[in-house]
Amino acid sequence: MRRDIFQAIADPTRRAILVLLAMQAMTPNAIAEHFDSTRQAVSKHLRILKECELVSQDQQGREIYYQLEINKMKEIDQWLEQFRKIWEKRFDQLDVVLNNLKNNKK
Amino acid sequence: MRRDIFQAIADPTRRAILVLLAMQAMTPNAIAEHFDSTRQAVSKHLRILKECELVSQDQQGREIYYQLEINKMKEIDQWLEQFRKIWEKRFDQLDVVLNNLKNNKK
DNA sequence: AACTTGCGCAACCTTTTGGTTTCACATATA
DNA sequence: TATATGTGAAACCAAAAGGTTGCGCAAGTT
Repeated sequence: MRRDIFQAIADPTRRAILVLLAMQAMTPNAIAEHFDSTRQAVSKHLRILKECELVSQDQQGREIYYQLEINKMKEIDQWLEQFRKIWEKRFDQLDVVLNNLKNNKK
Repeated sequence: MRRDIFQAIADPTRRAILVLLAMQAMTPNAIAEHFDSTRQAVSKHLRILKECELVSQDQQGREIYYQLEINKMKEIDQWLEQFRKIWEKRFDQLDVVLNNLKNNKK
């Protein structure tokens, strides 16, 4: 069973859940109200998100509040870093080109 | 057939291909040499990456060079933006706490 | 013209995914 | 205590994913 962050955010419903939880901690029932699928299906998604530590639980009585583990989201950001370097570099190169054009006008 | 960027980067092989192509454009055969699976399997991955425009083709004779479409990678970055706001905010709040601690020492 | 090379595609197969229904089990509430 | 509510887990199912093998075809090479 592959269970990493990238596989977790591959599913659009799970991404939507993460966005919801970014606003505030919520119970499975409350989350499920935002989707067409059953609470059990949402529960499955939550388990996957929990397993890769993108969310955590906070039991209050018989309710369980799920909250976003924002720090884990940074791991995606970290993976992107290697590509960000490239697009920033390309932007710098574009900058050089634009500067040359400007200087040639003088 | 779901075909979006997030589903594309869910597979570890495809992520590795993207990293490879970040260095330089490569042919399917050259890419396949870096993995255990067959060229055809790599070819399938490339088709998926191409379909969601994360890579593009450049035919040179009978060889096809695949290159990274770095701009498309930015879409992941854009999705992360909404979460980045949160972790930056939390960092600011931590900053406030630390400042208060420092001021109380005076 | 024959052969080699680089490639994509189709058929096929096994495993994974994402959903549902059903159930068990706590925790409130009457 | 009986009942309602919030939840996770198991069993099951259809669809999708990811791999392989076996083609066909165009582009070079002999």
